[in-house]
Amino acid sequence: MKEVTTLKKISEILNLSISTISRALKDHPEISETTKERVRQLATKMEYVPDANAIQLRTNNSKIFGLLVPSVSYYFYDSFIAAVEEECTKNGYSLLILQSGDDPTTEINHLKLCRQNRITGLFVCITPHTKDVNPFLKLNESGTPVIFFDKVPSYEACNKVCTADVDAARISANAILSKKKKKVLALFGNNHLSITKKRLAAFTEAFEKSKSKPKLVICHALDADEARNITHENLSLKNRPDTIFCMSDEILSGSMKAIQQSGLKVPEEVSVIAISNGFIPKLYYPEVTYAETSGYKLGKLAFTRMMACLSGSTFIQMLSVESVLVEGGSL
Amino acid sequence: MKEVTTLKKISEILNLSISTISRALKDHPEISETTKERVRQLATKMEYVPDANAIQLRTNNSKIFGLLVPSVSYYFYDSFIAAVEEECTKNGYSLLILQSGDDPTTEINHLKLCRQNRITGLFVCITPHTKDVNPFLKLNESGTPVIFFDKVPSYEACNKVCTADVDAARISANAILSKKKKKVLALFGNNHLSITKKRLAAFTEAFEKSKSKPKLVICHALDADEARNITHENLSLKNRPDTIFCMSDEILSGSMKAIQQSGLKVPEEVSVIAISNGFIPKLYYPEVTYAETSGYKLGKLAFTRMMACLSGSTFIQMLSVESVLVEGGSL
DNA sequence: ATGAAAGCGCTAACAA
DNA sequence: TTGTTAGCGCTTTCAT
Repeated sequence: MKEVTTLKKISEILNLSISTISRALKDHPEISETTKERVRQLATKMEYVPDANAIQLRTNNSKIFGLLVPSVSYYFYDSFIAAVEEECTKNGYSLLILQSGDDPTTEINHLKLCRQNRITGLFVCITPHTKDVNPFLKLNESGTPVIFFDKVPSYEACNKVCTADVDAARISANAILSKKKKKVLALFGNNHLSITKKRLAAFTEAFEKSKSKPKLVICHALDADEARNITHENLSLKNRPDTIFCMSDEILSGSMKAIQQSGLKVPEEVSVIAISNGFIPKLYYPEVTYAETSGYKLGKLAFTRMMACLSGSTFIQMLSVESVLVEGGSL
Repeated sequence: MKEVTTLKKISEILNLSISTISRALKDHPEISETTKERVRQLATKMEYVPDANAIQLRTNNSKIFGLLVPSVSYYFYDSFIAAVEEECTKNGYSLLILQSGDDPTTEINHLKLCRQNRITGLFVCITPHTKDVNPFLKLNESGTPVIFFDKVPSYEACNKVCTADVDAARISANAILSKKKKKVLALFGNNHLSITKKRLAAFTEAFEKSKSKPKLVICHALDADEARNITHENLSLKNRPDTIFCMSDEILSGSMKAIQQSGLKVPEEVSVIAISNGFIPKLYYPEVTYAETSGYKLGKLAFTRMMACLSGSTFIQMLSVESVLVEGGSL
């Protein structure tokens, strides 16, 4: 059934040794031009494709990266993946993509799968419930670079690339402060996550530093529905907020539903600003103003870091892509 | 640097042959329980992980599927991918994900990459510009099942799984017709794509069959912005449409912007209905009513078909997931 | 119950 | 310029 062309088959037809075929195909200088040509022609005709498994086995060089995310279909990761995949293709690598589903057991199984496939390096966004990052650190120490991205462990000595949480939160806060708002509803996510803590701290700090002090109401929502409910309640108050800040796309999507439901005019009656990857904010009219945390850019950065590690850079560091304010018209 | 545990290393330490180790680890009946236990213990301690490449080389069974899409970060594909990846994990397979970027050259390169990796089977959504599907058909004939999904070639004798385009369009049309609307603006995509043709044909056919005949305005938009402009123009007319149909998520996202801009009340002043994967419609208030074409369900179906092919089912067919109407409140 | 040996497809050092 | 050989890690047939 499955008949594939191998060097051996070509060599038998051409009455040459396997190594000659191998060399001819890699344009080795010691092979005569005539032989090369004959080999190339037949190889093309027989649709020869080298066996990546055999090459890996022989050379111990796999040309495959692993990528472990909670889910591929989630606001941010898809653009991260797109960026990494682009770079992989550009650099002759393949990508083994695995979803943890936010389950630490699956995560560890997937890690094993990566090891089985003898991947060259691993990009990983750990789940919020991952307690033990040692298996990842071990892999890194044993010579397979591990780049943590987005949700990274607090452990110092590892490669981390993150969105500029502090920057993005500060930019958002300052954008609000510059507009002389009276009352701000700030919606944050799960308070156990470091990303929430960082954004919250930077956001409140900016408010405290400022001279003008709008009233600030801080709430936490675990998902879009909760964000929607909280927004709905607040917009129903007699002194409703004139500005809503959402720390993530998920929260923004919930909050926007409540805003649309309220019938209030954006930005005349209520302003909106978010931290986002950019896709969700552009779905509304007016487009939502946001501090960008680009998954795509982060993916490019992660790849660059990976290549540096492979070239021997052992300098371990925390890198981040800077955030910029993208004006939409909602503030 | 990269030190990995192999059967050989274990065998040397235990003073046993490699084959004994191999057998012990697979719980072969002819190995004594004591030996098995010793081997298992050491293997665990040394973190032995079998080399997938060596196994593939030896057994000619790779346990890797290829997945080729235009882009991972696009409305529909991410959920398809999520479904396929879930099933892969459940069944002990890995997934090699590749993006064509809608470029046929990249597509062909990626196909080669899949062959290099000796994948077990391939899921592929061809680009709109793919003229020659022969390389895929050849792969299929040579024993590696190829499942086309979503954008499938018109060629008959191959495995295809699709969303129920005709169903979804008919369901949408009938939902509109049952509401006694007066004037419908129907927005379709690129008219060169078979998906557009199918949906358009089924949609108009349903209208023609019906007794009540609302005025029907059909437009084509190549992207979200164009959909937005067309919607904007139509809503500015003196006799504006009371209903807008969008054949895809991309078109819906553009159209919704214009609707929000108009300030018209949904569904009181203007109704909306779309064909969608479900994510975008749920971002608005009220949620948009849509005929579901689920990427996730399609992924599950594609995987089932793949497994059937691997079990020897050579019965080649076109499968599709049925569409259902999901009521949002916008109609 | 265990071992020896061949071989999957490929590369590379060494020979000729 | 080309061929021979060994070996990457593993499975499996055939001994013992």
